[in-house]
Parts: sequence; C-alpha cells; structure tokens
Amino acid sequence: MPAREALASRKAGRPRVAVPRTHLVETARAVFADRGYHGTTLDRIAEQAGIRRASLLHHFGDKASLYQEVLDQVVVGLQDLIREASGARTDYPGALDALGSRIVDTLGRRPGVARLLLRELVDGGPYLEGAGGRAVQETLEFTAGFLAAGMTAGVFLRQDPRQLALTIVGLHLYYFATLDSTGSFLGAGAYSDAGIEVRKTAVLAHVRSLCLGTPAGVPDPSPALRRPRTKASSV
Amino acid sequence: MPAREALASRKAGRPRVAVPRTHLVETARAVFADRGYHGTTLDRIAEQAGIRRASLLHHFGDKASLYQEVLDQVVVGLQDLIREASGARTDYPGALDALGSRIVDTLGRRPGVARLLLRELVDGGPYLEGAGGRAVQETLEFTAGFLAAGMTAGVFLRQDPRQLALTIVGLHLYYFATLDSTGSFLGAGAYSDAGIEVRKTAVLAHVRSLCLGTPAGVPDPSPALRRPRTKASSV
DNA sequence: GTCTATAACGGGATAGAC
DNA sequence: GTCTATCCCGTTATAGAC
Repeated sequence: MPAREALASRKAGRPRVAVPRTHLVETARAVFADRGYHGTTLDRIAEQAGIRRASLLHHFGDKASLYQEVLDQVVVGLQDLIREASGARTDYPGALDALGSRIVDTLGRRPGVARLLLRELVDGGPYLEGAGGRAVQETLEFTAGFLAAGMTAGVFLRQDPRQLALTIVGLHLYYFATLDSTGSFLGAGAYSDAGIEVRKTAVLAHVRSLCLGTPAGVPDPSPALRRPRTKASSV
Repeated sequence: MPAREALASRKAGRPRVAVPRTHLVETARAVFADRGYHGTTLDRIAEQAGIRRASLLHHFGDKASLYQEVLDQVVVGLQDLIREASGARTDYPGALDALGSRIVDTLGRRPGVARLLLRELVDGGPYLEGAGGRAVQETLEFTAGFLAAGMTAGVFLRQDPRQLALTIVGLHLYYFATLDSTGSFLGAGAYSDAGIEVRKTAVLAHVRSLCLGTPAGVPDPSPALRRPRTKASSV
C-alpha cells in the first residue's frame, strides 16, 4: 500500500514506476465488483492503484470506458473458459463435471467476477446493449446447445434446455456473488480452498442430478463448514 | 401519469389527493429495483409518485431510511411466504412444490422483488448488517432446517442442506432478477402468465430432482417460448 | 403536507504546468 | 504520463412560505 504522502510529494510528469494498464484494469475490476458502477468513485480506484484520478482519466478517457474494458475482460474470459472446457467432447457427463469444476474454481478464486457479471445482468446497463450483450447471449445459446445435444444423444434427461441453462448459470453465479453476505450462514472459511472444494462437490452433484437424474451422493460435508461458529476467527 | 405542469401549478401546502405512504413505498420499490440504490435519485421517485422531492423527504427523512423501509417490506414479505408455505407440513414433496410454486408466482409477478433482494445480497450494504441481515440469515437457516428435516425423515436425499439451500435460492432469484437481460434468450413473453408457468414447471422439476432424485419429466416447453423470435413484438 | 428556493457537497471531467 | 487546480453538474438535504 503506497502511502498517501509519498504520492503527494511526487513531482508531476514523472511516472512513479510505470504502472501497467493491466494493473489499472485489475484494480478497477476489484473496486467495481465491490461497489457497483454507480457506487464506485474514480478517486477510490485511483487511490487503490496508487495514482491520481486525473491520471486514471488520461488512460481511459472516462469512467464508462474503463468500466466497459473491465467487463469485457471478465465476459470474454468466462466465455473462453466455457467453450474450452465443454468443446470437442463426446463424453457428456465428463464434460459436465469438467465445466462445473472449472467454473467453480474460477469464480471461487475471484468472487469479484461473479459479482460484477451478476450485477450487470441485474442492472441491464448500456454495456449489455452493445458487444457485451451479444457475448452473453452467445454463451447462453452455446450452453443451451450443449445441453440440447446431450439430450438428443440420449444421455441428458429431456427437458427445456433454456430453462435448464438458466438455473445452472444462476446456481453458479448466485453463490459466489453473495458469498460475503451469506458467509455467516456457511461458517468461516467459505472462501478458503476447503470451502471452494465443498461447493464444488455440491455443485457437481446438483448439476448431475439436474441433467442426468443421478441421485448423486454428497453424504458428508466438511464438518468445519457445516455449522457456523458463533465466534469464529474472521477472514 | 400525472403531468409535470399540473404539478407545478399546484398551490403549496394543499395535499393533492392524500398520497398514502404505502403508495410512496411501492413507487420507491419499483425505482430502487430498476436502478439500484446509488443509481436512483429521489427526484425520479418523487416524479413517479406525483410529488416533489422535498415532500418525499418530509415523509421519510432521508434516502437511506426510505430504502430501508422498502427493503424491510420485501424481506419480511418473502419470509412470511416461505414460513407459511412450508410450515406445518409432513408431506415433504408436497411442501416442496407448494413452496416453489408460490415463490415463482411472487417473483414472477413482481420481478423488482428479486432484483432488489439480489442486489442487496451482492452489495452487502448497511441494511444487511442490521435487522435485515438477521431476517435473511433466519430465512436461510429455516430453509436449511426444512431440507435437513426432510433428509432425516428419509424422503430427501442425504446431502449438505446448506449448500442445497443456497443453490435453490440462487436458482430462484437469478432467473427473475435477470429476466430483462436474458429475455431475448427466452423469447418474448417471459413475463407473461404463460412464461411464468413455463418457469414454474421447470423449477418444480429442478427442485424435485435436487431434493428427491426424481428425474422429473418436463418434456414439452411451450413452443412459443422455446426459441426467441427474431422480430417479436415487444413488451 | 406540499411547495419554492437555496445551501452544501461529491464526483466527473478539463486545462495546463512539469 | 502524472500532477495540481478548477470548473461544473447532479443530487441530497434544509429553510421557510403557504
């Protein structure tokens, strides 16, 4: 954390240490994810990044452009992940597990991604009306197509593939996007590797049940995560 | 829609038609649901309600208090619904259907409720740290308890009841909270009674599958809602 | 109880020095 | 490329007449 004073005493025009653009976008992603578009100020992003608001604007022009760049990155990242993990598979149950596993890993490691995307879907902001909306639409379409293919192949249960796609997406995004609020319901450690693993086990079983009808066994949750501790250590 | 001019020409101090407080809260709910807390201005709420911003502030003191009142109402409404629909039941599968059915009806009829609640859970605002947070916690706890009871009764599949509760809540809230954005994926009419019915059928099957392991049959989605029309009528 | 008018503030964006 | 300083707009909240 670069201190405020160090910043103020700096000369103008001298790059402190050549803050790379990617770092700025990452910082912005974290802050936007935390507070939403309207809730975040450029000052906060700038402060976190260790520069001034004016410098931030120099790079991105305005707040909306920065936000768009952040969201673009998130959406194409997820899109690639889904295509990659499910593409070129004939083993439908295997693809199902691979997909769920990678998504839980990604969202669990970076809860900001789920928050950012879910918020945008709820808000229906201008981003979704442009290229971003098309990407989301394509990804949903792709997912529904994958499910439909599994049904015609006779391995997935016949049902409305679009409705199924939306409940699966919802079950993924909701959990990690609201983990901060529901963390006390789960007990400490929901963000830990163990917590992510517990979620992954549950999700894989749930998705298998929905698609295959397999009454999957998830007999024993990690005892440490079953009941919240009344006075558990924070973080 | 009361016209702007009619408002401006009114005399001060004379109640137009005695706008009831509940109406103000309802209007505020709709606007907050649409744009989020930071995204909504008191001017917009006031305009929708047919009064001035100053009058609005007279009733509620400040923006935060109004928001809290709105959210309180939403949360206790949902809490009551869940308790009522699942309480005093020994028929677990029946309770499952009743619960899902009523929730889909409620959220489908008023998508703002899902948006409002989901946004708050994502934001983790100050509301959740007060009485609201306790209510949410209680409701989650109640739901997990219901599922656990069904498991010990031997009718629900044994699994982590907390993880199950969160995926079910997520599958409910996500769908209706993001319907505006994913509407084009579903085709026109997602908000219609027919669209809600399609969702309800799917949700009941999904939840049954998750809890009971029943490979429920949802063979035929309404043809009108299966594929989006390229040039469908709006609304 | 509703209005007009205005104060007070926060935040986005620009100008220009270095 | 980063800074300081400034402008300016939107929004909240208050004061006080009616």
